[in-house]
Amino acid sequence: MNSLAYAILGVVSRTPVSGYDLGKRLELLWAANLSQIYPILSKLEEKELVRYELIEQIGKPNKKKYYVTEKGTQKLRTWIQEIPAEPIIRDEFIIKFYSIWLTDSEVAIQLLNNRKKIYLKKQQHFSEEVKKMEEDPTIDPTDKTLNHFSRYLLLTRRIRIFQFELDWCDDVLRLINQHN
Amino acid sequence: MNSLAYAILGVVSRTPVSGYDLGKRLELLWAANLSQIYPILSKLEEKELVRYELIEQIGKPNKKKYYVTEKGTQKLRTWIQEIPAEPIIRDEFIIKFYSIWLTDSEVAIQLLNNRKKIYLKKQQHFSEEVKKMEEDPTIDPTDKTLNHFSRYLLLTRRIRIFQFELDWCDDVLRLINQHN
DNA sequence: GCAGACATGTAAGCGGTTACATGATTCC
DNA sequence: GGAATCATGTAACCGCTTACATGTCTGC
Repeated sequence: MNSLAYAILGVVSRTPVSGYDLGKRLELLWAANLSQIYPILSKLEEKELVRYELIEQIGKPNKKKYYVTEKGTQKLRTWIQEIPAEPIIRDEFIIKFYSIWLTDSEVAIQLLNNRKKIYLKKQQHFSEEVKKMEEDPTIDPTDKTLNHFSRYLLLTRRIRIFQFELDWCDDVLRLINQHN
Repeated sequence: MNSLAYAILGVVSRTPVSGYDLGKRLELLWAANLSQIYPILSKLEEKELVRYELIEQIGKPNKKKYYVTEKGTQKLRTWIQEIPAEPIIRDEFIIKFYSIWLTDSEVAIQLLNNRKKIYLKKQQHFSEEVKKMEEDPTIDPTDKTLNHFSRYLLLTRRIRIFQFELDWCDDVLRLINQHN
């Protein structure tokens, strides 16, 4: 049982999904490839932490709709109470930025502008997700007892992180362009 | 040549270091274990991107002091100009927080307080590093042409990130403690 | 006609973690 | 007496990425 297995349990606990669906829903929690997700789903099923229902579709390939079992929710519940591993960030940009003194300022400016472009796009994507939640009359993101609450907080958190990154890039660009 | 190899080149380009030293200096760029660093140093040496000098010590084990070669700096310089891979964050806390609705609010509060404690400690550590730079009369972190510039910006960036995390935890704790 | 979404999987290989091995000195 | 620091490495294993395999429908 690794982190990804628990992330999968967390998603499946909210609503039954296919492995393919999981690939998208995990985006907010723990980025993973489908080639990683499918074997883990099989193992979770073996351990009876999830079970699936075969959905036959026309015009589309058949799919497996996964549900959590009571055993699965229980396992997740106890795991949450353990102290989490420390976060790890793998950001190539940081390595490149660290060594910009070896190049001229144009390279730094390009690096920063490229990063801004990426974070702007990501921010837009997550803003749309938030909008969907806010416009859905069946969802109240402020109700602390429901699962929407934490998802809403993580979505808005992401947008804030992206804003942080955009602001930082602007700050550094201003410093670089300053003539002194 | 993976990201870590370039991170190592980036550190060695600033000042000659031992593999053991690298373990600490990489903290700001790309966290790595010594068991990963030593084999990469050997490969970089084989490729003539770095070379080393044996330093015999008394009372301490002997060490290898690594230097970049011209070939190494050149390799790093060209790599910086390529578009960096997108950042990856692996944060177990996020998975746990996502599923707090399965538990009671005390678990969430514990999770957030634990996170605050960790980030406070990290912030203190990096604040000390910044202080060292600011108090060193031989270092001018505002000089854009020198390598201190980018290191200073990455250090202060880190402190800002930790402050962001601390603020976010406080925001969520306030929401949870609100009686409505 | 071709890219992309939908859908599930396997296999090879790379990157990173943990454990093992060795050994002196310093600090509590 | 034990933990931490300094110092270099190897080996096993786990996690993740990339490539491969297969097939239909939709939209450009």
